[in-house]
Amino acid sequence: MKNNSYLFFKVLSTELRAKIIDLLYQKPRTVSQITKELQTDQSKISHNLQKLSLCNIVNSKRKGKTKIYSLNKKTILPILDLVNKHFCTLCIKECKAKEEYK
Amino acid sequence: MKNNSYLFFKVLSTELRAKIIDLLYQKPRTVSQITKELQTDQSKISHNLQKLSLCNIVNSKRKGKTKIYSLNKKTILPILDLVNKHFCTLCIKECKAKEEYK
DNA sequence: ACTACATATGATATCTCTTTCATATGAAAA
DNA sequence: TTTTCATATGAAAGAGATATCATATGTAGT
Repeated sequence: MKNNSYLFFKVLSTELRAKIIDLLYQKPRTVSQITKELQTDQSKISHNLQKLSLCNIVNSKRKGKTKIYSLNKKTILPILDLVNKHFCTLCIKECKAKEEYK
Repeated sequence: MKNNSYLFFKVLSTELRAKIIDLLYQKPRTVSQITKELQTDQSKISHNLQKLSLCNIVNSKRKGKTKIYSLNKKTILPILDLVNKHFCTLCIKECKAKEEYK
């Protein structure tokens, strides 16, 4: 695995950030929109957006008082597609099954 | 992001497991071979192999006293290729740069 | 310049994952 | 069937990440 790509995976590895990515996949949103839709608090969202941002998974631009975050689709979509369409259905089913069985 | 695919990323998200994957990418290996090559202890390797195994990232078969682990290439290679060849070089460079700058 | 709203940031508490240590299980050989 | 080597596993310790809370910064309107 190339040098530090595990860092990239780490950023993709929490439920909250997955949910944020899902929202931004639909359309760009402001911090407060995301906060409201995920029914959590603003600071948490900002912290997590920053991590996504550091790995270029999301982009942002100011618009007045707000800041609009969008998914860097060119970067992230191929990998999500691959994971979602191909092995992951199978793979995670297994995962879950085994975990539940535990 | 599909249901629980973030769990899959989580398993790929540590340096040690990345190193294990690298070794198994070259060729299948026993637990003690991996342990020796990574100069760490056996229990740690076993624990981590188990996680990789739960997500079908690696397979294993007994051979006498030993157990040979191999990379489930069909499952994992496409995603690694994608990450390594395309955006990740760029992406992680950025990551690192920003982290170091901090 | 002051106020209000939106977002970011730093410090610490909390939580989760990984490592460690001791021990158990499994397999082969004597 | 006992001994030895290889691997697995459970519990507790340790490390690392995330959430929370308080506060700072940024922007616009007045």
